[in-house]
Parts: sequence; C-alpha cells; structure tokens
Amino acid sequence: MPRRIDNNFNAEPTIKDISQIYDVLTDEEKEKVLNNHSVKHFKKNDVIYQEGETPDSLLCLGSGKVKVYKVGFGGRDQIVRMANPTSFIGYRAFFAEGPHVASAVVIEPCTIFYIPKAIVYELLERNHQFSLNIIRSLAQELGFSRYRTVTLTQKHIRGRLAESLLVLKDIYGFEDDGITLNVYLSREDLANFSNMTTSNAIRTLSTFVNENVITVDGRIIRILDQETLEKISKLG
Amino acid sequence: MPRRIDNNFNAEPTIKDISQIYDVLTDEEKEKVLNNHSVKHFKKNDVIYQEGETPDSLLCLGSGKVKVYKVGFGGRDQIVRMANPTSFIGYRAFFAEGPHVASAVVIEPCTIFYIPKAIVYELLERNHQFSLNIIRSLAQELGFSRYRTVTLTQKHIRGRLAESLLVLKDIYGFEDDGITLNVYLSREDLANFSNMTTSNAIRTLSTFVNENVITVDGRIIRILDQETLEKISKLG
DNA sequence: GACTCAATATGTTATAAAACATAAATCTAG
DNA sequence: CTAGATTTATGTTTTATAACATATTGAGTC
Repeated sequence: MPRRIDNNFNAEPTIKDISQIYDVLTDEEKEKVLNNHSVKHFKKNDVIYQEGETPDSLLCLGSGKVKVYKVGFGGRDQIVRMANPTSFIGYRAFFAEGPHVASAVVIEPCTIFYIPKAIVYELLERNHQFSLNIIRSLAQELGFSRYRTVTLTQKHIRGRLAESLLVLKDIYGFEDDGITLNVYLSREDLANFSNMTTSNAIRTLSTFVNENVITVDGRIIRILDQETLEKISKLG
Repeated sequence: MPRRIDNNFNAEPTIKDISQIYDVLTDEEKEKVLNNHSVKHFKKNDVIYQEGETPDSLLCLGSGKVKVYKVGFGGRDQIVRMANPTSFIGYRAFFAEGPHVASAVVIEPCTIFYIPKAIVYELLERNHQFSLNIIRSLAQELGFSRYRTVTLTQKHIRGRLAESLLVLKDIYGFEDDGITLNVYLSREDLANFSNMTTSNAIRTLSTFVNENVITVDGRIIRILDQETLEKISKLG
C-alpha cells in the first residue's frame, strides 16, 4: 500500500487542528497562518528545544507526546510538564521573551507546527480572543504548577506516584479498553515526573501491583482500581 | 500634625502608580479605570482572599506586602508567592476564570486597588499592550514557579533556606543600610516559604548566624556575606 | 508587675527516602 | 545469535529531616 494513503489513515494533523488558534481567527488571519508556518517531524528521544535556547517561533504539538523537564542539582531531572496534542510547546519562554528554562524531548513521534514570532505578535495585536486563549492557558498552567509544587514537596512517595499516574491519565487518557494508560514511560521518566529515585518508582509500582491497584507489563500500566489510587494520592 | 499631611508624606499610592496598567493605557482608558475602581486598605494578618473564592475584580497591590500560600496535606502551608508593589494579586485565578487555589494574607499594611471584571475585559479587548503585559507576567511567574518546584524538591535544607533569603532580597530589597532584608517574616513563614518545619528554619538560621553569613535580631535579618549565601544556595 | 499566650530556641528520637549494591531481564548492534 | 548496554528489580545501609519534647524568651493584657 502506498505510504501516502497510510499517512492519511493515521490522520496526519494540520495546523487547522490547533483549536486554540484556529477557532478564534478570522479567515484572513487563518490564511496568513496557513501560508507562514512550517511543519517538523520528530522521532522518539529527539530534542525539540533545550534549556538556554531562545525561541523565535511559537510551537504547536499537532500529534505525539512530549516531556518537558528541568535538570536538577544532584543530576536528577524534574519533569515539569507532559504535553499532549493539541497544545503549545515551549510557549512560556516564547511569551516571557526569554530563554527556555527547561528542555523538551519526544516521548512519542511528533508533528510540530512552527509559527514565526512576527506572525504571532500580529495575531496578538489584532485578535484579542487569541490573546485571551494564551492568557487562560498560562494562568491554568501556573495553577497546575503551584499545585504540583505542594504535592511534590509534601506528599509521601506512594501519594506522589499515585497522583502522577492519575495526572497522566487526565492528560493522555486510556486506551480503548478503558484501563490501559495511553502513555508508555520508562521507570526513570515516571520517577522524574514524581520527584523520586528510579529505584523507588520501581519499588512503589511493585507494591501497587501487589495491592491489585494496577498491573504492569513492561511500560504498559493498567489502572485496576482508580478509587484506591485516588485514595492513596489524597492521603499523601 | 494633621493626619492628612502625614499620609501624603508616606506617599499614599494611587492606581496611577500601577505601571503595568497605567503605562499602556490611552487617556480615555485611564479615565475609565480612574472612575471605575475602588480602593481598600488592609492591616497585618488580614485575609485578602481565600482558596475557593472566585474573584470578580483584578487586584493591584499599591503598597504593602502579601503572602500567597496553599494549605498542604499534613497541615503545613506552602507559601507560593511573596507579592510586592506594584504587582497584581490573585490575578492567576482571575484570568483562569476559576476559583483561587491559594489564599492571600497581609504581611505589611496594604493598599489594594480593585478593577471590576467588565472593565478589565474591556481593556484586554481594546488594548493589546495591556494583554501583552498580562501574558508576560503570567509567563514569568510560571517560569519562577517551575524553578522553585525543582529547588524546593531537590535542594537540601541549607540550600532551600539560603535561596529563600536571596529570593526575598530580590523581591523586597534591602533597607537603606544595604544589608538589612526589607521584609520581616516569622520563622514559621520563612519555613513555609522554604518547605521545611519551623524548627528546622530556626535551627538553620542559627547555623547561618554562627557561620557569619547573616545576623538575626528577632525578625530582622541582615545578610553579611551574600557570596557565601549564594554558594550555599547553589550547592543545594 | 504578674500572667498568658505565642514565638523562638535547642536537644533527642524516629523514619522516609536516598544511596549503594547486585542481579535479572530486556533491548540493541554487530 | 551472541555480547554489551540499558532497563528493571530487589535487598541493605545510611542519612536528611520530620516529629517530638522541653525550655526560654518576648509581647500583649488585665
């Protein structure tokens, strides 16, 4: 079967799928964005941007999964965000007009749209609905970040890992079976997302399995008992 | 001496001092804001807003100092922000159009300006420079929040406290003598800002004094050796 | 000026989680 | 298919920090 058709089958995204942009633009603005953006494809483990670089485009994740992490002090990384389609990537630095303070690496093959700075600022100037979308996104993410600060500093290991699994569920959802987490992270990534050592992520995951809260098959995690998981998350 | 004059001496702020707003508005917009805002005064320990409440105005801190904190799981609070004039207060929830996820309490007597939601959204619609200011503020605060998440989870007690003192210095600066921190927190607040128990804040502060890095006189903290403090902060 | 209550100080004990140490399993490349 | 590297697994030791226990000081009140 020719490759082209295969791609269409997989619903290769276009920038029109980025609803945060496309839903609020006028026809003229849509045309402008359409003619002035570029598309890049990334494969697993590719670096999308690195701490210190200064962005000159707004990036939109059309498809795939991305982890955003900060390098810590004892060499341990902290994953500060798991991004899903169709959201902006690295937009915090872009709008703060400063360098990235975290790095973005591909978890699952990505299609990313690049909109040049000049175009974005033109949109901000002309279309206040677009500005409002950006403001709302940033405000919500700041709320999430502060919430996470408290859980990552105050909850115990079990609570932190349980919460992380639930957060991943909220972001990426389940497979069709309704129990399999639709994201496949290494134990190390899971640890870096939950502020713990890899050993402790492995160990704690095992205890969850023994308690029949989840099943683990390599990187495939199934949530058997979401209620208990939520209880563990709440108790700290 | 009549009270009025005293007040003028203390440079009672007006909404014109909020540069993030006033610098970018047209004369007409300034007039509108001037005629449609209210002013409230708060004294020490007053609650400005609480977790769960939904804001219907944008709050600007004209003068005073405010702590913003989230109630943690083991009863321990986490201070997520120390606000200084002339910045917005509780604007994250306002722009996320949801409830506050933290509470704001007065550290030093405050003058706060309230701008009704309708007026703010009118400004957002008409004045894209104002929108840009909001976007930049949120983006910068998100960067700070993520940075703090990593330090609060990964640095050791000494590093966390050292960093907190330096952050307080950056926010509030020094007194005229160039070494006295221009903010006077209880040991408990200092602990809640640095993710540690009050006991450990007291203890660690004492060791800093013994090491001639700072002096402590009640709540008055003087930084004697900023370089060493930065070193302690960096090492974790 | 004695009396309360809250804040500060400091020593001791308990514990959660990191660090360390292997080992088994899985993946990758030649 | 084998060798090496990476990831996963699990047991043991160490340590940072919370929890606990009292003092001590200071600030406000009657």
